[in-house]
Amino acid sequence: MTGKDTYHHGDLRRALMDGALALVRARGMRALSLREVASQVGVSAAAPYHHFADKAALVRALGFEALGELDRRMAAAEVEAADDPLERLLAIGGAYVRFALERPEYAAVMRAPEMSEPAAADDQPDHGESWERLVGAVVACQQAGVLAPGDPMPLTIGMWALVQGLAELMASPASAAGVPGDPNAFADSVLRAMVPLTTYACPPPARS
Amino acid sequence: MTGKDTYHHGDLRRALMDGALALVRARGMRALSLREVASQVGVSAAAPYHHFADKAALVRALGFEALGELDRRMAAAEVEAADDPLERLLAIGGAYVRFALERPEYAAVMRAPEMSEPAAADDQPDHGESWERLVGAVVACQQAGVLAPGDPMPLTIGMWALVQGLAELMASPASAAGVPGDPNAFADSVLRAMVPLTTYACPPPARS
DNA sequence: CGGTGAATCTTGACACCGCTAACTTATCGC
DNA sequence: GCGATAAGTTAGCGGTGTCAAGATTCACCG
Repeated sequence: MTGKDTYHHGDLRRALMDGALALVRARGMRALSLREVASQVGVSAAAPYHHFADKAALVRALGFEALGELDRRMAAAEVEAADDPLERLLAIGGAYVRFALERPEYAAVMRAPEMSEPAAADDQPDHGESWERLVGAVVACQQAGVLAPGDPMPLTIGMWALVQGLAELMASPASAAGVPGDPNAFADSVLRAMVPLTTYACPPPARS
Repeated sequence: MTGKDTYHHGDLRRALMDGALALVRARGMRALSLREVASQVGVSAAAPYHHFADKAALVRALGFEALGELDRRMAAAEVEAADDPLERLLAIGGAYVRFALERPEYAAVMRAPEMSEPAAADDQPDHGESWERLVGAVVACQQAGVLAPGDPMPLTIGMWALVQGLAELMASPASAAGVPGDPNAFADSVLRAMVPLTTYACPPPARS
């Protein structure tokens, strides 16, 4: 589906998405312009409309791609983490923050206003599988007695909001001044400080 | 300073800001256009440039206004809360979430990309006094033994990120489906679930 | 192998946008 | 009253999203 419609250019759709990502990374979301992306790719200004309904559709496609990649990284971090529920939850949160810092263009595109508008009939509807993964990790912590029992939803929402807000804070140059040396270690320390550590004892992060 | 420069129109600066807020509230930040605001206020398209250097300056003025109002509400919530450090911290966080839900146009304008760009020589530089207030509330909790001692910065950043992300989550129509009846009660439950409620606390390594 | 149909890209144009320059008008200080 | 100056105007430039219509190229079938 929409994966291999490449005739003249090779793969214009992909090239446009890559060009848009590069532009967002270099000059921010506000400087994203269809015309500039098109001309940089070597194509006329109207060509993108054969692959995307409008500019918002491009942004949405990038946003869903970002969500997919995010979930991939969360899954990898989960299985790589130590065999401990809280450790896995922290690893998932850390993966989010790391992703947002490493690929700010994806982070920007994920929280673009186009992603929160009632025109998401294109691809996946909601936050994708990352959400289910987080819920699972929270429930595992509850079952292990490491997080307070009860409805996992408030905890999960809080966790999601925490990493989302944390990533945004650390990415913004205004607040980046307060972020010391290693962003990974910093994010980990914030996460650990925030999670209710009921029966937990604090081994070293075990990740880099 | 910039307060009462009103000759012809009455108070164009204020009218432009109000018009912009109304437009953002009605059709989102992406639909904010200087020309439309100007025409709706009843002046020509070039008039705003006698009050704002450019569109970004308008957005920044609105953003700083939002930060001011936010701090006002946080202060009110703090003094109204019970005489308990944790209760006050929760009240501050709840005020943030309530503000973002009640005035989404202010919330949108606070997190506009214009606020995170190196051109903030107009008004206040950073997050304003709200930040100091949060730090104070966190430190008070630590001194009362209600939050883990140590560097208050990770905790404060986490708290800020939590309410910021929570407000954004609850405001987005995609996730609003999962938010039950009373948003206030919901936000409070999330906050309470997330904050380390006990004095346990692993002595945090705090930082690297 | 030729030709038809559809997918792809181009040109050209429209309306809108941010922004500037030059001019006109109203207000204030003296 | 009378400059000086702030506040507003019109006209216009370059850029942007988007559409319609024509040209081009590929896929495929007879």
